[in-house]
Amino acid sequence: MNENTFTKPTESEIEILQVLWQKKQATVREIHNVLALTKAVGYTTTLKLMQLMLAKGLVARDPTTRTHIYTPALQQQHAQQHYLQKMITNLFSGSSTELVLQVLGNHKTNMAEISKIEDFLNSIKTKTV
Amino acid sequence: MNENTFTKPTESEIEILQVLWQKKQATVREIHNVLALTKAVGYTTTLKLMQLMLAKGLVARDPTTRTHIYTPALQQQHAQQHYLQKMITNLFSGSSTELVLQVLGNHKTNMAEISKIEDFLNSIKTKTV
DNA sequence: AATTAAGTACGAATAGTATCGTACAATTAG
DNA sequence: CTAATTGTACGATACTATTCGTACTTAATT
Repeated sequence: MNENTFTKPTESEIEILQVLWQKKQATVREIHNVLALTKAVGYTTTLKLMQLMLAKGLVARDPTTRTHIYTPALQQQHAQQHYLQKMITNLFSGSSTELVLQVLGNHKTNMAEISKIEDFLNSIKTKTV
Repeated sequence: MNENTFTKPTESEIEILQVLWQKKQATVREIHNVLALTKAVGYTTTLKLMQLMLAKGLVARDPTTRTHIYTPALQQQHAQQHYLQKMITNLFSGSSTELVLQVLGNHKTNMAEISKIEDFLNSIKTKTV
């Protein structure tokens, strides 16, 4: 009930949330169609998962129309922070810098993106100083 | 059997691997003692998990001594890459830069660490050019 | 030598997650 | 108006992960 009580989404649930975060809102059918692009899954499976997510408070829905419209009830940023923290602790021995270096090393980062990161680092510097 | 065939560790298994990565090698008892610091779990539970991990090829062990000595059979970096990739895809809409900015924004990063990251960015730049 | 302690092996119970069939309701097409 | 289509609800099942009790073995203690 409490929004602060973070109910950890499962992996399947995150896939669904991912679609909702992008579309802002969607029907079961729309979400199912997206999921079906990358994996074989039945429509009622997606439906059931979303009903469970509703019970957990991970999504909300408008049931006034026949075809219910779902919206995410968990902010993407909250989920990001939760899993990042867990990842840093369990996989990077607690070092967020190690994680950053690993990401930068494994992904092609273009000039514009590098600049963004540099700008951000500079803004941290001035704050710290 | 093949080292390239990445058997995805479960969450509990990652906790165990985390200890092994740090200690390089450890007995079941040693690992159990570390886990017991943060959660209530029986000794045979840890033992069983590690036996399953052995079967999956996630750890190796020297059974010549009575008290078996376990070593990680999965490189920390491989696990890091796998989960980072998944996280970028599912939680950051595919943007590794977004992830980096989020991490930097949520964790206090000191001067030395900022410098490390800047150095790395510079090394990328020269490569790209 | 007998008892206790510390270890491995492993079956089985439990819990958590995902999957789907079937029933039923409402809307749409003919 | 009747069929077919599209939707929700939800029980049952399968699958995966976790947990631990019990049996057995070996080493250490007395």
